Amino acid sequence: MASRSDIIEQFILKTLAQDSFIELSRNDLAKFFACAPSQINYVLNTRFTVNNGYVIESVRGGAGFIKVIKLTNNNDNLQNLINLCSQPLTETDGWQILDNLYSRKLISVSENQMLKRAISTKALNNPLNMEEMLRANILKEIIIEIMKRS
Amino acid sequence: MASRSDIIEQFILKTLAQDSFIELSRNDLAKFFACAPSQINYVLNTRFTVNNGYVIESVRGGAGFIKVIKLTNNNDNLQNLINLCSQPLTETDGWQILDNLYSRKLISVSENQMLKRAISTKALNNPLNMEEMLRANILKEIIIEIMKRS
DNA sequence: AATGTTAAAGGTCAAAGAAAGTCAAATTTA
DNA sequence: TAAATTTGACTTTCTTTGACCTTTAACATT
Repeated sequence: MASRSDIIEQFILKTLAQDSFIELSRNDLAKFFACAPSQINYVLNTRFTVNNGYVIESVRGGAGFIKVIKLTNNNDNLQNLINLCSQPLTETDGWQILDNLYSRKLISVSENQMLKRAISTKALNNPLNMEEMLRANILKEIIIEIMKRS
Repeated sequence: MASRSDIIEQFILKTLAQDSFIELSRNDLAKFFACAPSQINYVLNTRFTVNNGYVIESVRGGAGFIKVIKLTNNNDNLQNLINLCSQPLTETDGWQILDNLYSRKLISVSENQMLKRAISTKALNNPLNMEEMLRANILKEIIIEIMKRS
């Protein structure tokens, strides 16, 4: 049950697996996946963000293209991620950063899942400034994740 | 006499008997049982709770679904810890729970360290109810912990 | 060679569509 | 009558589509 956007994402990830960047033709990709060209933008904007560890560059006009660049540990480092964390982050932002850490093999699958729960809206959504209740909620989510392990 | 909710519960339990999780379409299930879609939520909320050993995850929009996950690692000890987390916990309380999980080999040393930072007073101490800033702070602590790794 | 024109890219944004979530009123059951 | 169930109106999130906008290389004209 994957949406077309999911499939396009997988395609790009697979193509990108080998190299640190790829150049694609938006129109060709759209034709290949039988979708509107703007859906390619949608996929890039929602799944290949800086938080996720990617940068998009593009050139318009004849012979134009879209370049998807993977931010690796070489041209980027954890300090950048730390800096991202100096501003408010939505749940999606936070989860993307965790996915980013996972794709760099800095955290494991289960750590990723656990930490996603730890910073989920569910864990943090509290009426007032109740540090201790927040802590309890976060721990609860972490334990639930542990209980999912077989 | 079994209510329709009971029957839906049985259906899910039966489907779940084989695997540790299932993904279902709320709309399809509702059609199948000739009920309002929200009744599916009712069944899940009343019968597939954490205390009963289940977690629900879901995705909205096109290609959306509801995932029912069996908590395979479900025992009295963990349920007790979960229950402890229904009340406010000091930093010391929280760290003790993490140490507890570590002593039972449920989390690794580095996970323990990372999570202690995640729920530290430093990470959670914030003036107002700012979910996103809290999330950023927690992530920052987690990344700092990762940066300590050699 | 410089300049104007055009077709071929890609970009933006908002509306429509496709799920699932929430909540409270109405109803049924024990 | 109190609790459990059922229903449906309204909301939120994610995806898909299409109309309209901007940029640029290639080509034509002078």
